[in-house]
Amino acid sequence: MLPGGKWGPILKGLDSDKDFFGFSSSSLFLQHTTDSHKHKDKHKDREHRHKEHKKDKEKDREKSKHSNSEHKDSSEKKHKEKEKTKHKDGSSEKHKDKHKDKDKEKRKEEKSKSSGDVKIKKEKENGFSSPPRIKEEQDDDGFYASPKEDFKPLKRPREDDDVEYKPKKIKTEDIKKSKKRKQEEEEDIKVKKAKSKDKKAPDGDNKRKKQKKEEEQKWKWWEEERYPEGIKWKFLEHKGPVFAPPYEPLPENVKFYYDGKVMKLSPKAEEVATFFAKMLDHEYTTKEIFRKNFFKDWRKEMTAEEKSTISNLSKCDFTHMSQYFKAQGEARKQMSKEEKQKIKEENERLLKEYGYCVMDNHKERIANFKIEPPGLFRGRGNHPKMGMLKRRIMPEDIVINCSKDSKVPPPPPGHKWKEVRHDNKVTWLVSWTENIQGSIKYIMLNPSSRIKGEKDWQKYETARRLKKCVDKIRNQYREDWKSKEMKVRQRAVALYFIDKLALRAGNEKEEGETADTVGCCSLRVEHIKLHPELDGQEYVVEFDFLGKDSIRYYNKVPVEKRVFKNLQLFMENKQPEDDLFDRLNTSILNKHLQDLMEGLTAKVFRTYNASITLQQQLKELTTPEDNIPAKILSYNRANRAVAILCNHQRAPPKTFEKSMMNLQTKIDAKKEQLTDARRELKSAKADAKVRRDEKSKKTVESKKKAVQRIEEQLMKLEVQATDREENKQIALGTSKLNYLDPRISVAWCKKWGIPIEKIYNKTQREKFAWAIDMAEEDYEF
DNA sequence: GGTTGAACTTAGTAGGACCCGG
DNA sequence: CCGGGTCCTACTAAGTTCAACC
Repeated sequence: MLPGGKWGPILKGLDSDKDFFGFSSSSLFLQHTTDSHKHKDKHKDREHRHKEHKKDKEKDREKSKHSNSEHKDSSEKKHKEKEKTKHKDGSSEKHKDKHKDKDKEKRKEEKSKSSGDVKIKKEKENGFSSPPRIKEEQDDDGFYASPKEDFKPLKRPREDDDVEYKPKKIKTEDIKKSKKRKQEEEEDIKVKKAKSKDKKAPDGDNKRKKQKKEEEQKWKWWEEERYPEGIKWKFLEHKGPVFAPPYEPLPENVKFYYDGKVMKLSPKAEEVATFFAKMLDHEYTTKEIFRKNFFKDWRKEMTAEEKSTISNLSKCDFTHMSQYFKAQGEARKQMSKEEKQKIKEENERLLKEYGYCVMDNHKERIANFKIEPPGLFRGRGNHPKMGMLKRRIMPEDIVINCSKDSKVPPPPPGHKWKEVRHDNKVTWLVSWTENIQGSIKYIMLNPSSRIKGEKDWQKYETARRLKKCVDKIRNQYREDWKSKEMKVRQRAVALYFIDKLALRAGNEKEEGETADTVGCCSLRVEHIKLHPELDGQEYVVEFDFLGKDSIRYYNKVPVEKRVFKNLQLFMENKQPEDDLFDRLNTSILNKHLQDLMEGLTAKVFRTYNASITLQQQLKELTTPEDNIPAKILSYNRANRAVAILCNHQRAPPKTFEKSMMNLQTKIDAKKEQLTDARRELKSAKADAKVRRDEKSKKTVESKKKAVQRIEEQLMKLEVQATDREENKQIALGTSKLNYLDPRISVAWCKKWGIPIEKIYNKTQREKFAWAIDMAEEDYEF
């Protein structure tokens, strides 16, 4: 039991009288998010009122930027002004310089690294041996994905080699497979067979390859010893990234008009123009910031003449271009099966060639082997940089990471990599610096890979360790509410929110660089309202802010009196745009958490509370007598409780209303059918009573069965309707993928005889293979 | 303690793949 | 077999964390 016993549905069932969010449990699934979405737009208007606000220290540092402190109505203007000043003072140059510096640093760092620690040995280490020799394969240049390119078969299929790499250890483990394991394999084979059916029938050679591949996929890395801290791999070889296809100029007959007159654009300017044209009917292109950013970046790509002519975006007419792209899209849809098949095959070829790497004797799937193509940046929410040109990434921007004794992927002909490094302290294969935020982007492995899976597993283990000491921590922070030190009090209240409401940590963000969103530590006074009494409840805090991805968090939460009083204290003498926790940031908070438990950080609470809620809810909601669909509904509801807790939202599907109506029609029809069937049963019964012969008895039986069948069908439909309605704007996927210990779900499936496929699709099963393999029905989070 | 950058996880969405009833 | 709808995947933005440096 928990101290205070006021932990809401995180720890209570749905039937508890007073739930977490302050409304009756029956409405738990709907209300929270429905409300949020309703107000989303309104909120967006408000969102930037305090955009320009910064902490005092920051103000001092950047006074020039903050000469204005007006709110709402002038925020647009402010943006413009800021952009102007930025450009005047040559911010783009600064930007470049910044990058240069970064590059230098990187190189420096790399030097020190490579001189010191990274020694890749060929001898056996940790049960692995590096491949003695790298196989020779013909490379096509791979600079871009061209469908025209000839298909060059690999000299030797990779699978063959991979099997050779396989350490003996694994083979022996394969022999002592459990029954369950075998079942799973059969599953896998089934799936594969089904798949290969729609494609070409595999020839004998292919089949053999497939089998070997399967063996490879069965690799149970979770039964092997882990690497020592910090070392991520011993051997890494890959083929480098796939670049975006080069720009293909528009046909002559597709015109661009400026000020009513046809104008032929230079290829560079034209390319950027097409990015805009493709988005023409998106509302983005009507937004002032978007247009301004776009136009500024577009002009940079123009020739001198173009620049002098094109001075006003409003005089640009992209409609012809836009029509052309729409027509092309149509044409693509109308393509024949053969053509579509061809494209599909080409994609598969690309995947086969570039989509995998070899890491420590195993072939592993890469998550994103394609370089992000150029385009216009689309930030989420009210992003100050929306519309900026995301430039094309060239080989010269690319850093390759692989082992020293691997075959380094060759750059496209006529090009060079920016750098090749051999850093086995990191997991990425390829990286480049993106030009919008100046941040680094990476190519990394798929979630099904050892390196990701291990980390994922570890994450849940940390959360389980938190379970053991969470009571202690909760007691601790309740004590801290009374502390004499302001900092400690703020820390304790913030932690309470993070724990109770599963808020994110909330790092500070550089203002003007991103949308104005907050998390716990960055909450501002304006984001909460205190109600000493609301709707019959005492000490209610009303939260209203935009979180990650500009998703609105709206919630009214009754809190303990001490918390309430503390909040009042924190808000004293502050402006709405001041930080609520002015003595706190994520680094202070996490340092404290680290002292409470090794490896504890703010986000562990989210994982912990999500997983424990799922487990709890599954226990509460699963009815043993229920059939499978009903049990799955229960699962979804448990999942939904977590999604609500974590505020995982989605836009209601565009077709929602319609499909809901369709479903209702079906239900109504089914109901009628049921009435009819019942009537028929009744008359059959009456008939049987009179006649008392075999035939009429049989009729009764069959009618009974019919009624039963229809009842079941109706049930199913109704379950479906409920499920869908409750799910309207809640996204289950995020929590399922990132917060819920998969072993809880696996155990639940085993306990109730639910096929795992009903809960996890193929990709998810691959990601959670470790959990599916190891969790038994008695698993406790 | 603050700042910054690198690395890695978490997030929603667009659009194509797929599926199912008529 | 077709059209409407759902599901899934790819994509990439937006967070968190940690370590280095000051």
